Amino acid sequence: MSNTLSLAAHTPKRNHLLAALPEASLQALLPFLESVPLPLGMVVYESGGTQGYVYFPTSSIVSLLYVLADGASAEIAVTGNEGLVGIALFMGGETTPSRAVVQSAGEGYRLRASVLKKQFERGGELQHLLLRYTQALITQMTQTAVCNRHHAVDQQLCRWLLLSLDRLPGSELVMTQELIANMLGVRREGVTEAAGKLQSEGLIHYSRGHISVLDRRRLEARVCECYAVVKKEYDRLLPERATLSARASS
Amino acid sequence: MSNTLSLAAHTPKRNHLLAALPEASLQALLPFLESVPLPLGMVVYESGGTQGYVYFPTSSIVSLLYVLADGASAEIAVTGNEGLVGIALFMGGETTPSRAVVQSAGEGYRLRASVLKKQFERGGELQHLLLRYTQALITQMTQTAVCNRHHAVDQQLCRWLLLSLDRLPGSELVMTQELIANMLGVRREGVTEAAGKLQSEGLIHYSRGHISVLDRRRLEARVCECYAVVKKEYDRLLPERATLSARASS
DNA sequence: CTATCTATGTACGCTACGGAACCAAAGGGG
DNA sequence: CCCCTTTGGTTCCGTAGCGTACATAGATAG
Repeated sequence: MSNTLSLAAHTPKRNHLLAALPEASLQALLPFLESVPLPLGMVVYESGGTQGYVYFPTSSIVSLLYVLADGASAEIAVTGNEGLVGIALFMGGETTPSRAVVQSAGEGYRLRASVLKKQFERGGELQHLLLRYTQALITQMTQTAVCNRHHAVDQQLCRWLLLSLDRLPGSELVMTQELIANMLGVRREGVTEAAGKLQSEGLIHYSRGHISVLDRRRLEARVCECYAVVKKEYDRLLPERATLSARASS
Repeated sequence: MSNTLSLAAHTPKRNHLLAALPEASLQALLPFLESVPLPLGMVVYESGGTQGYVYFPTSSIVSLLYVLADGASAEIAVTGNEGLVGIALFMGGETTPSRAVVQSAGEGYRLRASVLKKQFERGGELQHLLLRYTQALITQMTQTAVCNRHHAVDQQLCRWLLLSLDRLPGSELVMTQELIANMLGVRREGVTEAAGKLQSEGLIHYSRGHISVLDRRRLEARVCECYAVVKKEYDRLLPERATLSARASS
């Protein structure tokens, strides 16, 4: 199999977690990895539901969100090609009280729960990698909690844009303000206002469901500290990912 | 060794995680468990610091909190005799960007990081238990994020009181409103107002750093759904704990 | 090329909470 | 027993974000 990462070809190695596996571990999983499309809005897991597969996004983004009894919702974390959806499987709980929804359409791979569990139980590098990933995810979740408590909507929007951007190629997001509002757990009008500010400052441009980041630098200057904390933890815990990203963008 | 859990004696089994271990695993750890006092305000871990020990609280509560650059803070999760402080150790990250502070003075056991890591690497029930605990903790963190986003201070106070109460014997907390405000990440005045409401409704009584819960039922009726979600996950993932708690309160 | 839908803009009043300042009472140490 | 610290109560004002309602303008289908 080729080792070159063509941007066009859909290969498991486009998921950084899979790419970071030792060759032997990856070979053990390869026969069971199924390429799957992940269309916008697809509910990958329902809250409390049984999880038959874990998903490794390659060109898509999956949001973990919690939906309250009254219908209000809040994003807990976001997963893209740096990670996997379904940690509850190897953590031993099988399910979680949150929902996983495709937030940006694309591709991914899925793997039967039983296969991953078996490999995980063997310990070794695969287990270590998944646990480090889980810790990075935990950091994202906790930082979301802090950000929800203390930061204003426009800063949260910056954080959200940057986190999403880090998980996609290019600098455009296909995403309505309504959906962003659901993720951030705020009113759509709040997002409109915040996005309006960012646009008038020349940081982004948007129109009917398409958002382009024009000036990433200044976006990073405007975001709250939460973004950097999360990014730093991902880079620290999953150094392979940082290397891959650097390679991809060069 | 005796199987009776005297309330007076300080034994490792007063920590539910330790108590839930198979006898063989516990025996392997026992020689390394050191009883330690955990005084109010003690910083068990500093953000980003190296963690030489993991802590198993028995009669104390330890809060995980994140402190922002501007000094504002927010509690991420709370750990008592149902768990342990220091998951980053076996998750592989060694440290986390959050701080662990003793929120309610008491006792606990500590264990050298290296000892726990070695036992964890062996896999088996100890590993499964710790991972299930971690998943429960994750649920607490995510629910905190959601609660921060959507619920009013008085509901959050109810949640906080109940979570704390579940981790302590009796129905009294030694805790100033100022400290609670730090944990919830709100102003002290906000806590005063919320606590005032609860007191005038006859749910709690407080005076100068002592809070007694007078009517737990009604407190549970007044709390937001977040409390139940978290409690249910802990009971589901750590059934041993539920059994122990029931035994203790009978 | 029009009808319609969907995404976005705007405006108004309302409330919860933040910031700041200050007071009052409880309790502990000298 | 008294001062002083700690804890909690109260007030005033500013504002971010909510709920609601409604207006416009790209997109899309026919």
